[in-house]
Amino acid sequence: MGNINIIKLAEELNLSKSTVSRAFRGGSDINPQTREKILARAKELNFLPNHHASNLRNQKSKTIAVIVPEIANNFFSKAINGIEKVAKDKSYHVLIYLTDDDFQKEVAFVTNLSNGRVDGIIMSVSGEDQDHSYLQVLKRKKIPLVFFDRTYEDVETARVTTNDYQSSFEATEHLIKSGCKKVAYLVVNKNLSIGKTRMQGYIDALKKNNIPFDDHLVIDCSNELEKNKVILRNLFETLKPDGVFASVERLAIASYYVCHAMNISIPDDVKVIGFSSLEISPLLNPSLSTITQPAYKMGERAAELLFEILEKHEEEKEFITRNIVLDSELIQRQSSSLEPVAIR
Amino acid sequence: MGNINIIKLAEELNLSKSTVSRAFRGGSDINPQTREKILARAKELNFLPNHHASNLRNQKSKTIAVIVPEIANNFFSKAINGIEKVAKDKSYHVLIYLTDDDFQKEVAFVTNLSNGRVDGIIMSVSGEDQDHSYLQVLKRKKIPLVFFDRTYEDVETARVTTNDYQSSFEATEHLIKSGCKKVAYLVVNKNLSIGKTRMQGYIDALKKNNIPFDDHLVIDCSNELEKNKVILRNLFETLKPDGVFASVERLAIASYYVCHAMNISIPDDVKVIGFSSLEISPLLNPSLSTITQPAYKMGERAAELLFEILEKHEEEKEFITRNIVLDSELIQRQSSSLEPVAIR
DNA sequence: TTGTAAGCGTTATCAT
DNA sequence: ATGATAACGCTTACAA
Repeated sequence: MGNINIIKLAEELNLSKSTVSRAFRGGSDINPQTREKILARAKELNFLPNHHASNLRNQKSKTIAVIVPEIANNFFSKAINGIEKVAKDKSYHVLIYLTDDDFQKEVAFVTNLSNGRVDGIIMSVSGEDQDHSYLQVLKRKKIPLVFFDRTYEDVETARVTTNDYQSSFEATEHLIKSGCKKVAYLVVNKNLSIGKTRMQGYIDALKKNNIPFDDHLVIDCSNELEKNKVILRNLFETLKPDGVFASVERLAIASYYVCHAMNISIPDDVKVIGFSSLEISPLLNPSLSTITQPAYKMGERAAELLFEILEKHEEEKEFITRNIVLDSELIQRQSSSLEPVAIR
Repeated sequence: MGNINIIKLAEELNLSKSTVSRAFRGGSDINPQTREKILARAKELNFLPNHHASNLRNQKSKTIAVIVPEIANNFFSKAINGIEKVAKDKSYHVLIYLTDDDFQKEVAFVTNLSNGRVDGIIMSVSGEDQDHSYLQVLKRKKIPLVFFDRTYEDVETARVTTNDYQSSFEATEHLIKSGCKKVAYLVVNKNLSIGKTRMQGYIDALKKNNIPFDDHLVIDCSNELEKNKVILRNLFETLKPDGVFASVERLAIASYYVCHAMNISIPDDVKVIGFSSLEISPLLNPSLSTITQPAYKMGERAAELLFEILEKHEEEKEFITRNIVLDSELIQRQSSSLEPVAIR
């Protein structure tokens, strides 16, 4: 099936395959004219050195993996955008894996990636309360790992996060200053470090403002909109909070749906604020107050950090466990406003 | 650096490397007990056969590439979600490439992928009015290509699209029936097949309803929000349309921003409808009427189609140029409503 | 059922 | 500046 390769190209040009190989490696030990001739003919034939052969020979893949819980989500898609940008600049390739928040899939992906397929991994994790020792393989195989946003605290590795505690504290305090006395905290998984950190900010802000912390106001939600609607409807019917702090975007959205359906006015009856990377928060009815993480930037920094590690020599790699912390932005809009809603 | 491989594992177990290899290939020609022993020891050592070596030997990569203009966009991130799902089920890996709507990058990616790195490509294209012959390489190298959503009409290959003409026709007619006499059509690139098809639906709907088509009402926009704001502000100041049909989501959003800023009431002063995959269209102020493409489904179908081709024998591959057309959904909400806006 | 050996396409080392 | 050759780690006829 006449597939071209370096050998055939060499024969055709009456050269040795080493010379042809050199032409592609950009090395200096080749006559520029020979080089041109080879490259010209290669272009005609649409020939490029086989990727797997090079990688096998070189023991590296010029590929990184990104493992995230989901992608149809503004935060993660923007972060991936940032990662891809950096990878593209470095001529690296990016593999995407979605865990669907299933720890088993996370383990399966990582395990599968330890066979030389990738040079490094960027991950936002899924199973806080699980056994994380499966990540040891990566250390043994010298495959660097960078966590972003959702991390395992018991794993020593590089990471890029945001100032979640501080943001949550400020967001909660903002609700209180806007008049809320009974703020519910909505969370998807209390046990994920990110849920814990954000919750602590919430708790401490209450404390500082002399509002007793009430366990019942911490609402454990799901990833499914319909389930969340049921949960939140129940919340608004029984506990009647006057403020809602959504620790992830989808819970702010769910709150909106439920309030609209129940004829509860935001912000007159209940004020809402949430972590969110939604660009159109200003266009919601009412516009949504958000804590916005620098999603693109986080992806970018995570990728830069990974490449920094990859460019080190083998021996130093394991010493890099830097934690880059970026600032989120608290943006106050109508949903948490003290003033009555001004339409438009 | 004591890296394990099939040979060392074989030596350790006093077997030949072929036997060890067989244990991993699931083939039947191996004693189940030997097999177990090998797999057990491999697991202990976290050993998996080297990916590049296998691929080199097998001449395939178990990897597909997805090339899209952008990812921080509901349509594409959902489509990728669908693709990844199918790939995961097939134990395939997914590479992501973002062209940023730059034809040169598209060419570079495809060209680079023709060296055996991937078994197939799924793409949503960027450069309608360019020379598409660069895609010929794929045909020669027998790398199947599936277009989705944005396609090149002059390229013979499999594709997954939606009934754009029909949807656009209906959307435009819906605006007319809601009382619009002067409907602007917002487009990012008139020359992309998708823009042309959608525009034709718009034009024909006007014609059928005896509204003369006015070229000035076809507004060429950009991908950047700020530029679009300027363009649309000018539109609303000068031509004062009473209806706006946004051929892509970001233009509907931009219209909202401008109308809010200019104190133009949607839908009282101007009605808006747009192609959009935004899940929270119902929560916008006012809720946005949309033509919603089955983004996830499109990704899923595109991937299924690609695998169908991959599973064929070499000879048949090129004959598959099927075009799968899925239906979009027209969802009428307040932004195009005849009734005065009911708050909530 | 297991072993032997050739070959997948490249690159780096060592000669020339 | 170019060529010969030995890996890289795996799979699959073919042989035993």
